[in-house]
Amino acid sequence: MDHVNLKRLAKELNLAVSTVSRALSDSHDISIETKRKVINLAKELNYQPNPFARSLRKRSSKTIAIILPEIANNYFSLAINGIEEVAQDYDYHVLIYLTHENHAKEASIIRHLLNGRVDGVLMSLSIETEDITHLQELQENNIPIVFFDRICDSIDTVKITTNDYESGYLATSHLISKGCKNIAYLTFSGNLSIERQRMKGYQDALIQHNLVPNDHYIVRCNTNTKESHTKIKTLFSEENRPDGIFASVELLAILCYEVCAEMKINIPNDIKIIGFSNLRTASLLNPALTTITQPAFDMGKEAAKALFEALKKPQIPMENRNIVLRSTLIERVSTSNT
Amino acid sequence: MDHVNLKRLAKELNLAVSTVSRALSDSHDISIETKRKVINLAKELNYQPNPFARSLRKRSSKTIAIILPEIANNYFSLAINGIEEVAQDYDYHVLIYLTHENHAKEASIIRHLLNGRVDGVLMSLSIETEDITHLQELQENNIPIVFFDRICDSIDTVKITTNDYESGYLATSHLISKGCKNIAYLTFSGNLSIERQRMKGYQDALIQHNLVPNDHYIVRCNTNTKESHTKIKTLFSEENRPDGIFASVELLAILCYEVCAEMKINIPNDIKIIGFSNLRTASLLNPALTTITQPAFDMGKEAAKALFEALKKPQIPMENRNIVLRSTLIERVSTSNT
DNA sequence: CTGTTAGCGCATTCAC
DNA sequence: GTGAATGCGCTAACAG
Repeated sequence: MDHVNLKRLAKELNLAVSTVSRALSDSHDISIETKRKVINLAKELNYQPNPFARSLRKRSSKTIAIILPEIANNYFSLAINGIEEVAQDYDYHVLIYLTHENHAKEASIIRHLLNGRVDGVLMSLSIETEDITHLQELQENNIPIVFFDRICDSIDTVKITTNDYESGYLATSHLISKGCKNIAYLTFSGNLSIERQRMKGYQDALIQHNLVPNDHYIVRCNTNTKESHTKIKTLFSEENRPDGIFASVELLAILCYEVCAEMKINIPNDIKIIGFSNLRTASLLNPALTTITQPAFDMGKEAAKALFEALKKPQIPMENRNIVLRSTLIERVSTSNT
Repeated sequence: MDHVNLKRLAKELNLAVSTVSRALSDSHDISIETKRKVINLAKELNYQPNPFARSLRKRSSKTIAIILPEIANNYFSLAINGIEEVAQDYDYHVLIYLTHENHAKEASIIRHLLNGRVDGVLMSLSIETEDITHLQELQENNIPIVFFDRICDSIDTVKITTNDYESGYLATSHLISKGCKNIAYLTFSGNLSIERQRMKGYQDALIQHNLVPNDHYIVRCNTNTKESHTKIKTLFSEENRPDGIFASVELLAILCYEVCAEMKINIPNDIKIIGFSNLRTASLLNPALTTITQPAFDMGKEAAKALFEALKKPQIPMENRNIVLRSTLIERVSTSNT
C-alpha cells in the first residue's frame, strides 16, 4: 500500500483515522499540536484526499457541467473562459458537453447528469430544443441550472442574456442609416428566445423608419451549412435582392461573405452586412463587417457566479431572475485595406 | 429514502444487492428471468448508478482532463470538439482546465489531478512551461498523458503534432515567391517545440533561397498584447521594415493587421502577411491573409483516441510515439472585396 | 444461479 | 481532545 490516504497518515502518527480527518478539516476540537503534526505529514507525503470518497459521503461533487450547442465559435469559447475562471475561484471543476444543436443528445446528456455527478448546470439551449421535460427532470432532482444566451423562458431560474431586442433594433437602424431599403434577416431558428427578440427589434426598426417588413426577406437557415449557403445564394440571385443583411448568428454572416465572394458582389457597396457576431477577428480583419458583439466572457462569469451562489444555499430553489448585459455595436471605418 | 439505489431495487424484488448489481452489469451467471425483472424495475424507477461509489470501488473515473493554455482561439475550440466527440464514443466525461499560459497554474492544476479524479490527461503546454516536474509526477502516478500541438519532448508518451518544420518552410517560401525579401518571423516563445520547428523551417527557407537570416527580424512577443502590439509597431516603423511577415501564432497575425490599419500600411501591397492560424473566418473574411491551417479537429480526435486506447491497457505505459498530421496552406486569391 | 461478507476512503455520530 | 464504529453506494471474492 503506497497509496497515501487517511489510514496511512493515522498509522504513521499513531492517531485514529477520524482524528486525522478532523485535523485536516480544521475542526475546533483538535489540539493545535496534533493539527500541526497531521498537516505537516500530509504535506510531506503529498496527501491528496480521494474526491470520490468525499463526494460519496458528502453528496456533493464540487463539479458543474457546461452544456453547449457547439464550441467552434468565439462566443462560446469566451463564455467558457469566463466560467472556468469563476469556477477556479470557487474551487469547482468543470465538465463540458456538446450537443451539436441536437435535441436528443441534449436530453441524453442531461439525463446522464441526474445521478449526481454534478452539483449544477450551466447551459445554452440547442436550436432544436422544444420539448423541455429533460430540463424539468433536472429541477425535480434539485440540480440547479442557469441559462445564458440561449435561455429557456419556461423554466424558473436565473437567465443571463443581452439586450437582444435593442440590439436587433440598433443593427437594423444602422443599416437603414447607411441607406439600405431592403434589409434581410438571417436566422437559424424561430425557436430560440434570443432570435425572436432580435427579429422583433429588426421588424420594429423597419416600421419605425417607415419601411415595410417583408416576410420574404426573413430567411430561416439551419445547421446544414450547405443548405444554408444555397438559401443565401438564392436570396442574392433574386431580382430585388436585399441591399442590407442582418445576420443573427456569426456563422450566417460568414456564409454571406462566402456567397458574396463567389458571386462577385461587393461589400459594402452592393450589399451591407451587419453580423451578430463575437468574432473579434471579424471586425479586425475586415473593415466591411459591422458587428454586434456580446460580452461573452462576462456572461459566462455572471452565469457561473449565479450558479455558485445558489449552490451555497442548497435548500432555496433558484429564483426566476433575468440578468441583462449590454451588447456593443462595433462599426469599422474603412482603413487602407479596403 | 426516495433515492433509488441498488439497495432499493433489491428490496423491492426480494433479491440481494449483489444480484441486482450483477444483473445490471449483465453478468453471465444471472438467470435471464431475474435480469429481465431487474432491468425493468430499474428502468421504471429510473435508476441511475452513483458514479462516485462506482469510481471509489473501481478506481477509475471514466473521466479525462483537457488542459489548455487558453480557449479563445479557433484552434483549441476545434480540438475540444474533436476530443469531446471521441469521449462521447468511449463513454468518458471531459473536465476542462485553462492555464492562461501560466506555468504555476498549470502545475497546480496537474497536482490537483494526482488524486485520481481523472484517468488520463490531454494537454497542450503553456508557453511559460520549462520546469516539467509536475508532468513527471503525473506519470509516476500512472496517469497517462497525451500531448497535442504544444508537446513536451522530454516526456515519453504519444504526441500529436503537425508538420511544423515543413509548414514554416512552406510559409516562408510562399512569401519569397511573392517577392518578399525581408521577412520577419513573429513568435511568442522560443520555448515551445512547435515554434522552434516553425522557425527552423523559416530560416532554412531563407537560406535555401539565398536570403540571409537576420536575427533582427525575429520578434519575440509575449502574452501581454499591448507590449506585443508595441513591438510590432516598432518593427514596422523602422527604416528597412519587413515586406513580409510570418506570424507563428494566430493572435500575432491579428496584431499585424491592427498595426497595419493604424499605420495605414497596405496589405498585401506594402506588406504581405502569412499567418499560422486556424481562423477559418480569417481566410474567409480577408482575402489578403494567407493562412496555414492545422487540422485541429482531427488532432483532438487522434489525441483522444490514443489516450482511450491506452486506458484500455492500464498496465502498459504509453510508448513514445509521434503522430504527425498535415497542415494546409490556404491562399486566398483576391475577390471583389479587395 | 444467488446470497453473504468485505472494503474502496472519507466524514460523522457516539462514546469516553 | 481523541478513538471506535457506522455507512455513503457500489463491486468483487467467496460460499453454497
